[in-house]
Amino acid sequence: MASKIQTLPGFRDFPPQACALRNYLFRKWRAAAIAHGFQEYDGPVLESLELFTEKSGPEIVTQLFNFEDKGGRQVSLRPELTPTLARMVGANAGSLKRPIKWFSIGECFRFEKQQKGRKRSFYQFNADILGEAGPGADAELIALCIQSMRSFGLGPEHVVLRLSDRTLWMAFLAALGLDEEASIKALSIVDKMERVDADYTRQQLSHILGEGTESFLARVAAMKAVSSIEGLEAFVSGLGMEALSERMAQWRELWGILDAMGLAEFCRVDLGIVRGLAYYTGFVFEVFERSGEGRALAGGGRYDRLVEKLGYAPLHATGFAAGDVTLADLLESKGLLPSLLPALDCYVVYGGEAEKAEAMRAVATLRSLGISVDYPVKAAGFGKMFKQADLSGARLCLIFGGEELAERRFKMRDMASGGEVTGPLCDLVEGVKLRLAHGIEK
RNA sequence: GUGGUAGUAGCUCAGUUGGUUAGAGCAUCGGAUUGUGGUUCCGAGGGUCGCCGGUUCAAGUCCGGUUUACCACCCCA
Repeated sequence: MASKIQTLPGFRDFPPQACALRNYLFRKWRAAAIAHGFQEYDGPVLESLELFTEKSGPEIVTQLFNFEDKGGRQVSLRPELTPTLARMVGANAGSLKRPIKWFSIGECFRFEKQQKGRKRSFYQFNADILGEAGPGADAELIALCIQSMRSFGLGPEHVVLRLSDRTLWMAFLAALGLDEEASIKALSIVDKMERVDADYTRQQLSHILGEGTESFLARVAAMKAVSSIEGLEAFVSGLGMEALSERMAQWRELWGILDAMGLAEFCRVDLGIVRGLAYYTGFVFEVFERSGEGRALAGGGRYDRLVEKLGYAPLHATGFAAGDVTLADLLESKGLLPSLLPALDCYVVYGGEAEKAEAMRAVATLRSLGISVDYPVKAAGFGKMFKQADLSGARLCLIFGGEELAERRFKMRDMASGGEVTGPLCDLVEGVKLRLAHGIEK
């Protein structure tokens, strides 16, 4: 006997319950995106390896599901959707009406060790706005991100969107005399500060900043202490940097839109958010559980240089992605998952062969109208069939017995109330529709 | 890639200092039940005790390895 083969590490089967949950997430994501005026697109799961190394550098390969195909091409399963999007939009940018608001829901793959909230195969909800440089686009994207959370029943008591700004950081670091490369290095150290000990951080920073390390750390501490738009205004004006006043106007515009939409209570200014990506250029954000536990539920930001980097004409862009794994974990832990298996409309029970033939005619008719119907494939006694009707979860039970058919009538039972009605067979369809809508009183 | 913990039925678990043929609850299936469901009662199926090796008269139990999962690092597009 062959040994039992399990799913590969980090991959999942989706039996009906899990599949229903997955579809529920997809349904809500899709509905939120469409409600915000985004259009759905899709791309190939397998891409040229170069598409990803071009964006993220050669070191990304260690985390990819890559291989050589039979034609000798270096290929990889996609680890994210953005490069595909950038290609698709970049190639057609000239003919697309702007702003370009696109979203996709797709399976992505990363060759990493799995742990809580992280698998090797997962689904991402990805939404992007391209072709618009102003903060209105960032606001619109953040609005969708928050609304997509909200549509699952998550409120500001559950989740928080931490909003930061790479533009501010880069201006701040440039004012200290750091070039772009050094700035990015410094940012990555700042990003890790919370997780490593202070001495290590000091040591790393001193390579870049030398004497300025201590004053830099003090500044960073002040920056990270900022948690509101007012606090940010105060901090920036305290720096006395003329160049930043324009940026603050954009912050005010962004915040004003979110506030008007009633979403500000979900948001917190938090310059501690940096995001690892080298290519983010402006507003960046991550959504976390309010308690701070767990991995990011979603993350995104502006990436105005990526499309150009992939060889197309420059195009402003901002986007975010949310994963199914952390979201499902959170909804589960908060008891926010509804019952997901679709309820059957009707279950049909029947007597002998003649009754079965009549029943099958009704089954086919109802099904052709989109009413979900099931029946015992194997004949059994009425008692048994009713038990199956009950287990099926159907709302109505249609009874095709000898007594009914002798009078050319049908009988229908409301499985919840136990009420029953009968009617002439020719009125079956109307009767079912009526009773599905209103039930039958006992 | 590095550590920690764990692995007994579909699920949750019990299994004594190593000692007959490895158990329970839930779930599944069958029957009581050929005109009325959720309760009840009876019964059945389902196990290479993760895998390989070692110690022993004897291993689910002890030892070594391995694998998988979970958790924490690294990383996080």
